[in-house]
Amino acid sequence: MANLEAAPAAPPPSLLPPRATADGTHRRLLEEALALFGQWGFNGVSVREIAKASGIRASSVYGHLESKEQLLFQLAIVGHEEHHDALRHALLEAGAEPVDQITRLVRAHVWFHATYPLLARVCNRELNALGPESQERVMAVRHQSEQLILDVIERGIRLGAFDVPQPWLAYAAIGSMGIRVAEWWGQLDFSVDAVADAYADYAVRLLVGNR
Amino acid sequence: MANLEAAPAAPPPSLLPPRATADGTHRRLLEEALALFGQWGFNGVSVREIAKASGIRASSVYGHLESKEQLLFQLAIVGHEEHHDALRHALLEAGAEPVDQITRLVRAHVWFHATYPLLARVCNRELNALGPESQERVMAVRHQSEQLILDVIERGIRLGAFDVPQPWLAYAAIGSMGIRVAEWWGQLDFSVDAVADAYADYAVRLLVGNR
DNA sequence: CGCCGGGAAACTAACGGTCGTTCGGACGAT
DNA sequence: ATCGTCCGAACGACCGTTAGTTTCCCGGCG
Repeated sequence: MANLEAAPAAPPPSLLPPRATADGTHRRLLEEALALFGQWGFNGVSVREIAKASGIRASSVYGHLESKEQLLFQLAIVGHEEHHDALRHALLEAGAEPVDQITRLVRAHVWFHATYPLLARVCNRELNALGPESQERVMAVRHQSEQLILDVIERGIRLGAFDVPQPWLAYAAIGSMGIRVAEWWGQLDFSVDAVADAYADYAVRLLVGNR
Repeated sequence: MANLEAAPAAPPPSLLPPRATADGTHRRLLEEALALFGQWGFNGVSVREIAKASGIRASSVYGHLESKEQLLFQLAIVGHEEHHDALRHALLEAGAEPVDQITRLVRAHVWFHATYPLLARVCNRELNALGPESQERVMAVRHQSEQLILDVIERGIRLGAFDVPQPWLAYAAIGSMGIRVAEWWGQLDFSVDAVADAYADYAVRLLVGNR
């Protein structure tokens, strides 16, 4: 089932999805900040380092942004929205069959974490460096994505297609598999499709059980 | 299969496993550092904050430790060794049956991440704040644990008990489920046994397939 | 064409504060 | 008297951010 058109497009050369509309120096700052935050964490990187990587001085950063935290916030929002959209579009192309729905959801979930691993890492570990209101804005998107997956699982159980006693635990397990892809991606050379196919299969096995 | 003796013991009140032999102020420092690192990350916490939480001044920390990084190193080593021992003992009590082996491994894996979630978090996100040689010492333990699980999966495939084409991907998926428990533990009130049982079941389903 | 004003974007310098760590001395128990 | 522990003070480096200035391009006008 490794088709060529299910995922939005071929892997882009950029660390950021096309959704990030910033251009010029602003874009450059976002990309370099992402690379550095992804490796060293938000608090492990200084504004001066981000600026140097972008070819400007630290003070010039503030002509494009209000603060270092805003840099993280923009990355987190872009990442979460891209992920949420990927899930929504996956569901849109699925039929009414729970197995098909979960297969496409997991494939999209894995696709995101393998295509934008640095962005996914930042989204998953640096959120509590955000102020409370920024954090809530991001978490709102996150909860929507969670609900998308949870709804499919619960409906599948109701229809008798899935057989798990605790839907949320199954959601957590399936979500975890994909999230962690962003941590090891690049160290081994699987293709996105190979991992997406395998994990979608795992998810179905997990939900359907040995019958 | 929620028995009372498979896991090493009842959940301890401490954030650190009994394996951490440090006592007095040293122990206090380790525990407070763990609590702070677990929430804010290594670079998000200052030595002065750790000292204040431990009831001493920053300068007094250096009568017990050589550096802030050593604090992280000791936590990382203790965490990885506790995890590795949990896996080894789980295998020791398992029979030759791959399903039994993977069940006990996953239960131990989940037990660790649910019992010491802060320690697990630090072990999983802060490792690259370590110097190269400290990092290698920790990764050596980590690779042993990985091999423990991978061996069981590969043997299970060879014996025909498991049916997965790429053992490493199955390992990554199963490992991920457990690791992420440390991230959400405490927000919902599952018992350790409930999660361990569910995830062990998921792992078996994932490996055995729908036959 | 040369000249000018304006605005964006970069620069240097510096602010107050915090960082990890060191030093020398004081205290209390052995 | 010695040792382990803690303290206050301080070190140099670096932090995020601001202020003021320079550079440069570009459109309008003589």
